[in-house]
Amino acid sequence: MAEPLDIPLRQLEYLVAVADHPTWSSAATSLGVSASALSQGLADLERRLGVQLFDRQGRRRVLTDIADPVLQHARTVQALSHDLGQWAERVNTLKMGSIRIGMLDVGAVLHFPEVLRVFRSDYPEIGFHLTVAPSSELLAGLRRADFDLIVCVRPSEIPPAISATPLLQESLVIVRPPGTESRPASAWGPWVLFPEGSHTRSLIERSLREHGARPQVVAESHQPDVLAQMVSLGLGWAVLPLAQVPEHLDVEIGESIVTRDLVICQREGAPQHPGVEVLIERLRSVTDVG
Amino acid sequence: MAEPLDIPLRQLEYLVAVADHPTWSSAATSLGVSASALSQGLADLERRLGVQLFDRQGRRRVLTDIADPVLQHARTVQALSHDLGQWAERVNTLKMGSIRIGMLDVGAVLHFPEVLRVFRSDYPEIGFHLTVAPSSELLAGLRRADFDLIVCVRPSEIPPAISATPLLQESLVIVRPPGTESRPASAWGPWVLFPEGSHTRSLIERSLREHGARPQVVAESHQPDVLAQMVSLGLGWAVLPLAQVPEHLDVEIGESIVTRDLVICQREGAPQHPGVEVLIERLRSVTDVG
DNA sequence: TGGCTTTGTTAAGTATTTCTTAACTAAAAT
DNA sequence: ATTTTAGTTAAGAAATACTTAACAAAGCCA
Repeated sequence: MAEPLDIPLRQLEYLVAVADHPTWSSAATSLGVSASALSQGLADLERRLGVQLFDRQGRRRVLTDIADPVLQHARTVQALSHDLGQWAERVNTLKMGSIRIGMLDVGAVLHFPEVLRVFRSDYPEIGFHLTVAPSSELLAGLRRADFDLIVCVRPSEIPPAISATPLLQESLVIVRPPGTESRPASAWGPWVLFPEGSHTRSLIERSLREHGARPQVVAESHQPDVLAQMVSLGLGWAVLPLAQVPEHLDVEIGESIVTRDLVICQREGAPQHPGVEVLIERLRSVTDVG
Repeated sequence: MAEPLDIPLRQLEYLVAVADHPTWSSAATSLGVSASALSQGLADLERRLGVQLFDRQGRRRVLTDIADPVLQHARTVQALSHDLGQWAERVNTLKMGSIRIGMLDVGAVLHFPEVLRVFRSDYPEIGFHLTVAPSSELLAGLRRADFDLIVCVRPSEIPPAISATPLLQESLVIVRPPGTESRPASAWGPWVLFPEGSHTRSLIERSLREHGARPQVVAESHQPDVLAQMVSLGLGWAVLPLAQVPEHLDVEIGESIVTRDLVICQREGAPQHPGVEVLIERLRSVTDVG
């Protein structure tokens, strides 16, 4: 029988801080405590768990592989605490607080601009902050409680304590430089794609490989319009949502080779801003109609 | 900017304890602390959140409605902490620990007895404990970290920090006393059903109402075989999974009027016993085949 | 009504935990 | 070799959380 195992929240914060900072000293100052406190706290955490969380590399300390579940736990608990704090603040000030939304570019400019605009005018007293960024950044931010809600591409692995509900499917088409003819997949490319690490990028690469194309990449950008521009300049081929290829641009549209799912992600098990539910409802109603 | 809001884990434990005990004193003794400590701790919690968590009813104190999100948060964090403790214990003892499974009766005796038996013989070194209980109890237990994994009827509301993945569908048929003829729904019954509060019961009641039957209930039991027995004795009609009506029993089988989903539920965002994943895999493979 | 018990709070002191400062070790940098 | 940087250890100070004890007030039982 392991008794409760009471780990101070503070020590979990320490762990997250050292994971997010290059050095323990900087982590300590970012927390506003002495390096000594940090050291002692983490030593104590290690002792309590009885698991080796840190290795030495020279005089630097790094997290062991086995520490990862603990780090995940720490992040989860920290995000939950943050949400509770927000909830409390909302409840006792009776002000509506604010909600922070993260969206993929297509979400903000293509699918849901009207929803966002109407929501703001319907609930002007709710503070509102929209961040547009790539899916991976959004997910990390959601996990850190930087956002209350995000719309992103469905990740292959959903992070712990995050829920994802489907919103819509997008198909991505091949975009070729002007004057290019259809040809066998082995002669496709070279490519201008989303950057390495982007989730859509890996979807595209997998699909290209399945079609027998060698994905030789000559340029990268997170911005679809930039990619389309490069294609029209003859720099290479792209794979983009059709709606994100500017109409006036001189390019050839090819076949659709990938579909990606846009999803709504939230933190699970946390008290929510009531406005978030309303917004989700509205986002989903858009895709029911379309 | 609300800064971190550091709430001691202990105070969350206090909150859960008073929610689960009739009186604060009994909660205090169950925690092994003085009533004074509990009182001070909860007063401090209330002060920190700035939200009124307790009302007075005579000399008794009761949770306010608004306290519920805090209670949910507390339960979530407590379950996560427990899981971390289990994980740590597994890691440093290198023993496989044990996994605690909860299942609905049909799961344990009808759909998955073979999976459970083979799993035990494949992994004899993993401690194994199976509890058979109604869905609502299983869900509450899962939330309290009494179980690592449960198989139950899909609840209408999934509790916070719990994930549910579908496993199979069961259809429930009307079971009539011997010699009863088919008749209009308004003349159905009276009924012997699962107890009030059971999730399957509410599914059944809803369906009966939709069919135009008045659900007059004359007997209740959690045990399907008991219900079937009562039907054969002419006490009333039942609605049961066909497979749970003993074959030798003298009853009439009617139409299927309800389907219920069996799901696997787990706590989200917690370090897991590796055996749990294996077991889930096997449970799902059974239903793929069947 | 008047005691008596039970429930919960408050006060004061004690114990525990967690911080800070300061002295120290060891790896990198100059 | 000297200095700088990263992290640890030691000792005392500060903050937290607990205990006991005294208290208030609601329910109980004549």
